[in-house]
This record gives sequence, C-alpha cells and structure tokens, in this order.
Amino acid sequence: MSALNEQKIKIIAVTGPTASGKTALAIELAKRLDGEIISCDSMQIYRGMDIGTAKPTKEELAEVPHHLIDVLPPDAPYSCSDYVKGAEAAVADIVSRGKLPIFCGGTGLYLDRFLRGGNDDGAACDDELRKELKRFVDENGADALYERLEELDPEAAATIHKNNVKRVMRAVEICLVTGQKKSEIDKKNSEIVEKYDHKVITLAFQNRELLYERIERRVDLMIEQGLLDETKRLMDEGVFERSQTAAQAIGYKELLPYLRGEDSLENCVEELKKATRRYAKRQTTWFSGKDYAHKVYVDDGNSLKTFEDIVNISIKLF
RNA sequence: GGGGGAUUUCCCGAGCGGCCAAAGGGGGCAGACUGUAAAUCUGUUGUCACUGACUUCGGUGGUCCGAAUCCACCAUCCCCCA
Repeated sequence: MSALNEQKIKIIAVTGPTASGKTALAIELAKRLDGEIISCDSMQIYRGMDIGTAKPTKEELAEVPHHLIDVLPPDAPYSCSDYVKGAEAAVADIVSRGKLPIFCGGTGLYLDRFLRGGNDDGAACDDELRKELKRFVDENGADALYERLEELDPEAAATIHKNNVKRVMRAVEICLVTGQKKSEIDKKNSEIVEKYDHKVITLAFQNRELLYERIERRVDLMIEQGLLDETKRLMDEGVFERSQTAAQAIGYKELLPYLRGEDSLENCVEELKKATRRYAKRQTTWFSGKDYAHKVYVDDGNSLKTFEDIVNISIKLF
C-alpha cells in the first residue's frame, strides 16, 4: 500500500451558524485561492428553494463554480449518506482540474461524516423495514421499540434517550440491516483516520445578539424578496406533502399557516425568526464541540468586523 | 349610580386553607447528536451560604397553629343593569 507516501488531498471548509456570512466568505476565498465551492447544506441541494434557503444568488453562482446546489427536485429524498457520496465525487472532480475544494454550509453532520468517512455499514437502510418499525411503534409504543434496542445493542441504547424515537428507530434499523451492533460500527468508524488535509473555519459570534439581529434582518429581506410567492408555489405543487426532507426546511413550514389563512403574516414571520434563531443556536452548539473547527469571530463583542478583516483572518489560517 | 367577574412566577394558564416556589404550555438558557440533521431529543428556568433557608401569587390590614387559597378596604381591568 502506498497510502503513507500518498499526499492527502487538501480541502478547506467554511461553516458556522445560519446568517453568519459563510457564503460571501467562501466565494472570496475561492477567488483568492483558485477554488471551487462544494455546498454543505441539506436544503440548498433542492431546486426551486432559493430565497428560503438563502442560496447564493445567480450572480454569486456565476462568480465561482458551485457543486451540490440545485441538483435535486424538492420532493426527492436525500440523506447524509447521499451527501458524502456526492461530495467525494465533487472533490475528485475539482482536484482533477487542479482546483481547491472549498466546502461551505451549515449542515454540521454532513461535513462531519464527510471528513471522518468510515465504512458504509453506518449508512445501511431499508425503506420497508422503516415502515415496519413505524408500525411497531404505532402499535406497541415507543418504549417497546426502545426495549428492542436494549436487547439488540445495549451500548447504543445507553447513549440514545428513549424519547428520541427517530434515533431509536435508526439504531434498530442499522442493527437489523447489517447484523452488527450499531455501537460496534460507530466504534470502528471513529478509529478511521481522516482522509483529507483539511482546515475548517467556523464563523462564530462573541455577542449572540448580533447574530440574532442579522437573522431578523435576513428574514425580513427574504419576505421582501418574495419568500411568500416561493412558498406558495411549492405548496401548490404539493412539495410539502410528498417530500420527506424538503418539508423540514425552515422558511416554508412557518409561513404555511398564513398562506392557508389560519394565522397572520406577522405571527408567521415571528415564528420563522424564532425557528431560525433556535437553529443557529443548535449549530453553534454542534460546532463548538468539534475539535477540527477553527473559530473565526465575525464580531468583537460590540460590533461586526469588516468583511476584509474576516477574509484576512481566515486566509492567515492556511 | 347598582350588580357580577377578574388580578398567579418572563408570557399564557392551573391552583381555591397545610402534600405550593406553586401543574401544564410558551418563551429563554444550556446540552446531546457517528449516515432522514433547517430534523430529533434532553436538562434547566424566584434568590441564596442550595438534601436547608429566605422572598413571591395586584396593594394594605385581618382571621387561623397555618393563606396564592378565607374576610375587609383600596387600586386596576372586564361584563351586565342604569
């Protein structure tokens, strides 16, 4: 094996909470470092969901080549494992042309799985089995499924709260499909050496109020830009009934009550801002626990730094 | 002018003499996350010298061993009759 001599592929990534300025920074870095962008966003993958997902504009997309944006219709299912495959292909493609892959996006799990790779066992899935497990829960209750997991894989059960039905189901699914314990697979995967020479920048705020202000401003802007029309179109197309993934997107489900005449626009917009704030908090928590993340603060506690400053601080990390 | 109903912890709202620092929900804060993740879930949320003490349930003053719960007066709001 020549793995030891083989040079690791160099990649960089820009992550951080929503509305922290990832898109602009990644594009600037791509220009200066001769890179191409690989989106790391579970929702920007979908066509027709533009305003609500804060997708880069047409102009921005034209400035630098982007990958994994607008590749699926909004009613298609998509998962972390699909993402890892897509990202690996994109990296190979970019590198073959002598360019630098730059990841950009806030879907922490996707980036994490991509960086840490691992074998395919953890991606095992079975739609029929999922339906069966769902039925089992409906008939016997969530606790019964949890007991099943305790038998199949006590170690995994110990780390998953029994109320977290989605994750209990997933763990049972992995055990049954692979015939192995999920906890064993996890252990194996965590030992795998990272495949890439990566630098991960996490945009962060010292003063969370500044992030929240930005979120509120951006939501207002989205409404001005026509988010209601976009939502209405997706609703009329029946996307939210058919899709498993896109229907989860923040930005649309919060506006549906208004479009159905069930609530005021004001309330729905407030809900949307709230949901976005909470999402940003969850992202912050996620990234703060990752040892590969290099924090770059976009503010000094009182006010935002200039874009130039942020770019320069980021460049120095390489 | 007369009659009735309200006032609870950041918000909504339960409580109607001890088991009440006060259910439940919302919001806030913190956290988890190993392939459906913009999802899902958990913890916490009066103060402190924190297995205890102290201050809270519009205000003041009573009754009682004991009051958010009963009484009186005051304040504010709502409804009905004038």
